[in-house]
Amino acid sequence: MKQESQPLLPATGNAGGGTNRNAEKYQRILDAAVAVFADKGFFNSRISDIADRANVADGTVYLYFKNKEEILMTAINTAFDAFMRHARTEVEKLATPAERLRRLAFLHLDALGSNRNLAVVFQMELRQSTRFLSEFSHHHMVEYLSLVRAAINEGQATGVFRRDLPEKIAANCFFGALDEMVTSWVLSAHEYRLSNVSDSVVDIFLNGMQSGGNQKVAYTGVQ
Amino acid sequence: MKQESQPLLPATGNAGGGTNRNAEKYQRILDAAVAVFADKGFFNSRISDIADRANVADGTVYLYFKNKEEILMTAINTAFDAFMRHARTEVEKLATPAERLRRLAFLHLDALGSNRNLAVVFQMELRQSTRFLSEFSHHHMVEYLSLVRAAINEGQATGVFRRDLPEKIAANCFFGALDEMVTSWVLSAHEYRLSNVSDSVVDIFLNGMQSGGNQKVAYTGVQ
DNA sequence: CGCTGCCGAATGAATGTTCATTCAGTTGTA
DNA sequence: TACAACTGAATGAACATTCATTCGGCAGCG
Repeated sequence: MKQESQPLLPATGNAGGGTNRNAEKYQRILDAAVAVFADKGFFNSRISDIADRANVADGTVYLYFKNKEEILMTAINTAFDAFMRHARTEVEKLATPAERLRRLAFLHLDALGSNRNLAVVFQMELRQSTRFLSEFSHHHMVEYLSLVRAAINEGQATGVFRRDLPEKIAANCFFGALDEMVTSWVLSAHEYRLSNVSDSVVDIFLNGMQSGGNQKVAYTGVQ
Repeated sequence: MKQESQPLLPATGNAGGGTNRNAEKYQRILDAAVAVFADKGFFNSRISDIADRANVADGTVYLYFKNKEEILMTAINTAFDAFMRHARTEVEKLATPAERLRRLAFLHLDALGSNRNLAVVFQMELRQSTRFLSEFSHHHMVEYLSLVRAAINEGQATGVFRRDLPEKIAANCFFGALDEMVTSWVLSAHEYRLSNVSDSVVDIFLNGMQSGGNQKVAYTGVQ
């Protein structure tokens, strides 16, 4: 019996069903599900796997969730909402676009880097079948990207960022680079702190790889 | 009945079974499978969907492929091998690391940009469950990334690229940015030529977003 | 306090469905 | 006729979901 629980999945209080149930059990099932999904993939996960891992009977799962898909949805939504709330608050505190991007990068990598199971689910399971989940996760995506785009936009407006590149493309590059760091970390056998690579990524994004340019922009080593 | 076939999936000649069969039918099944996988996702695709789309009987599929997973594997392997062969040849022709990266980026986006179904399969289906496919697709990944890393490495060795950033991280950023452009394109409702954004991505990667640096490195507008 | 009866959360065996896969039979060809 | 390719209905396994039953706890009562 391993420790399943980790941050990022705050108990929402009561279950989805209707009646109020045991909040601890609800959370236990959710955590177990994330662990099982991370391990075997959504479609290869059995409700009985989840129930076993949560130490409840199969039927009990249905007292808390409508079905398998709802469990995944709930896990993703809960985690994502918590992240976005946090990210917004943090970003508002900062004055310059560069600082904001730096902070976002750190928060992104730190959030997923602190919960490998959740990271696996986000990196792997979230991007299945074009229709179902992706329509849905696309909303999240857009919401997050708009934070990035806002920062880039502001930087372009004030002239600290180049204006000759489409903000959307730049934002996608930024996100894509971070996302790939997570994937790489998830698939890696090595143990390293994911958030440690955040500065390198931001650095490349802001300054590029080419020598002789405006290397080494001073940055306030946020957290 | 839509046009299924596109480039990138050269007929390997004969089927997996053993006896030699109709190569055209083999290809038809493969293309149909990619289309169905792209549409509904691997796990939601039925063999009968594939058979229907290929205009063959369910059983016929098994004359050409061992099972559903083998179809996916074959599609991915075939496409990937063709891409890698092409990419290697092209990259060898070029002298500087920057040119090589630029070319790789173009080829990457062009290959997936010319076959949306295949792109969907690569972006969505390929990254499922940590175990099965990803172990396998990780090999491909590494193979491709090593091309990128070689270019970056050389650039660092000759001093045209910064040496203060880990080559592996830089390569991941490069790949991640491109990868995200594909995902974004796949999910986008708009019709645009994916390979057109290749220059912007490479530009950010080489020169960064920050103003006042070494903007606008001349590049030979390859293809 | 001890007993009874009730409540509803929890259980897990039973159900029904959904396919992947097979194979007996058909078609087409040499 | 012999053989290969093909067909698609039949098979059976795998699972999601249901629901009749269990059982721990507690309110009410004597």
